[in-house]
Amino acid sequence: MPSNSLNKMENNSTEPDEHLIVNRIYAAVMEQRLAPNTKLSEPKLCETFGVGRMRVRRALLLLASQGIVDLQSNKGAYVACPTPGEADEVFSARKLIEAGIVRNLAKSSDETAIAGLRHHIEKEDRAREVGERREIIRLSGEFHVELANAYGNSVLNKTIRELITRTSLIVGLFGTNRSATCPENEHAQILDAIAAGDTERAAELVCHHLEHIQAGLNLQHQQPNEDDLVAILGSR
Amino acid sequence: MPSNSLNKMENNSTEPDEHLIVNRIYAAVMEQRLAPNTKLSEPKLCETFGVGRMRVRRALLLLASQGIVDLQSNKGAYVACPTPGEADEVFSARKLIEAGIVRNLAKSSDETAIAGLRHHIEKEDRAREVGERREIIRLSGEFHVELANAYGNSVLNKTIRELITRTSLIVGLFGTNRSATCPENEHAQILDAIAAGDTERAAELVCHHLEHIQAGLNLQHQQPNEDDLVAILGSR
DNA sequence: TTGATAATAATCGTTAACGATTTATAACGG
DNA sequence: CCGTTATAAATCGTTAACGATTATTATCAA
Repeated sequence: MPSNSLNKMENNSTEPDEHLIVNRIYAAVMEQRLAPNTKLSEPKLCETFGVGRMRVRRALLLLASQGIVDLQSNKGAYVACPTPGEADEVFSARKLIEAGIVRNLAKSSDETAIAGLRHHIEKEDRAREVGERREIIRLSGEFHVELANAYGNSVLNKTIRELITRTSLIVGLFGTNRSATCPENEHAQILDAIAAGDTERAAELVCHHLEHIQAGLNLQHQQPNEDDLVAILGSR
Repeated sequence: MPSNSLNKMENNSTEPDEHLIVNRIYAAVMEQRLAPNTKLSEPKLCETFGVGRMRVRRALLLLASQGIVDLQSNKGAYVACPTPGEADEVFSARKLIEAGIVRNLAKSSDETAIAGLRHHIEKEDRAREVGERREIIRLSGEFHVELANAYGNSVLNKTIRELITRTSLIVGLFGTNRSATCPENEHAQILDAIAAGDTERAAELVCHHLEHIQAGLNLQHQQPNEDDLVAILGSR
C-alpha cells in the first residue's frame, strides 16, 4: 500500500478551523497524491493534522458536501469515486461556468490579470521542460483556478475550485497515459483570445479544451474497486 | 420579537442526517420567514428539530460553508447579512450561470421541461391574483431553481439553489417595497425565448431580469443592525 | 431615573467516554 | 491448503460533561 501521502505536510497552522484540513486534502487530491477510494480514517487524520476528532469530522463533512469525499455510514470516509455520470456533470458545469468567465475576462481585458495568467503559463512550460509530472498536474489544474481568480468572484471561485478538484479524481479514475495534464498550448491560446478581446473565441476554446480533456478519458474502463464489484455481480 | 418561524414545521423525517435541518432553514430563508441576522441558537434548534446538538452544529457548518449562516466564534450562529459587495457577487454569478443554463435549454428545447416551467409560471400567476405574498416570493425564487432543474445538472442545481437562497437574504436586507418578487411577465418572456430556441435572447432576458431585481434594491439604505453600528461609528 | 458594576445564567467549543457496527485476526474443520 | 466460523481489535456515531466565553439580570451609586 502507498504510504500515507499526507504525512509529509508539516503543521504550519495559523487558522484554528477545519478549513486547513479541507485545503490540505484539496491540495492532495489536486496533485493526485490521494487516489479515489482511499480510506480517510479519523484516527489517521487526527494524528496527521494534530487535531481532535471533531475537527476532522467537520472537515470530512465539508468535503462530502462538495463531492470530494464519500461518507459511508458506519464505514468511514473515502476519497470519492465519481461515476461516469458525475464526470459528465462536472465537465458540463465547468464548460458552462468557465466559458462565462473567459467571456467576461475577454470583455473587460484586465491587463494585470492577463499578465498574471501569462506568468502562470510560463511556469507550466518550465515544469513541462523539466518533466516534473506532479508539478505539471498541479499547475495544469491551477491555471483554471487562476482564470476564476482573475474574474474575482468568490462564489464562482469556490465552485470552480471544487469542480477542478473533482476533475482530478475523474482523471485519476478514468485517465489514460498522460491525460492527467491539460493539452499543452491550449492554455496559451485561450489567454490569447482573452487578451485579444475575442469573447466568443475564448469561450469556444475553453469548451473545446475541456472536451479534449474529456476525450482523453476511458469512461468505460474504470478500474473496478470493491464497491463496483457488488454492483456488477448483483446483490446476492 | 417575531415568534420563531421554524416551530410550525412538523418533523416528517425520513432522512437521518443533517440535510433535513439544512433544507428546512433553506426553505425558511427563501420564504423570508427567517430574516438576516436572526440568531440561530443551538438549544432552540435542537428542540425545534428534535435532534442532538451535534446534528445542529453540523447543519450550521454546512450552512456557513454556503454563506447562508454566519458562525461567530463563541457567540453563535446568525442568519447571514450579505454585504453590498457580496450581493454584487451573487448577482454576477447568477447572471453567468443562469444565462448559460437558459442558453443550453434553448438549444436542446426539451418539450417536457418547457411544459413544466410553463406550469410553474401559471402557479405564479395564480398566486399573484390571490395576492399571497409569501407564496409569490416562494414561487418567484423557485422558478429559477426549476430552470436549473430543467438542465438536469446537479452541480449547477446545488449552486443555483445556494445563490437563490442568498438572494432572498439580499432582498430581505436591501429590498424596497415589493421588490421581493421577480418582475412579472419576465419569467414568461424568458420561457418563450427558450421555447423558440433563441439562445442569445434567452440569455439576455435572464441577465436583464436579474438586473431588474438588482435595480430594485437600495444597497446604500441597509437597515443598520447592531454589527453595522460599530462599523459606522468607529471601533472605540 | 440613569449608568455602571457585580453576580448569575445561558451558550458555545471542546474533550472524553460509551455502545454499536464493522474490520481484522485466529482457530477450526473439510 | 483453503474456506468458514468465532473471537478480538479497531473504527464510527452519538451522548454527556467540562471549562470558557458571552449575555442577562440584579444591585448600587450618582
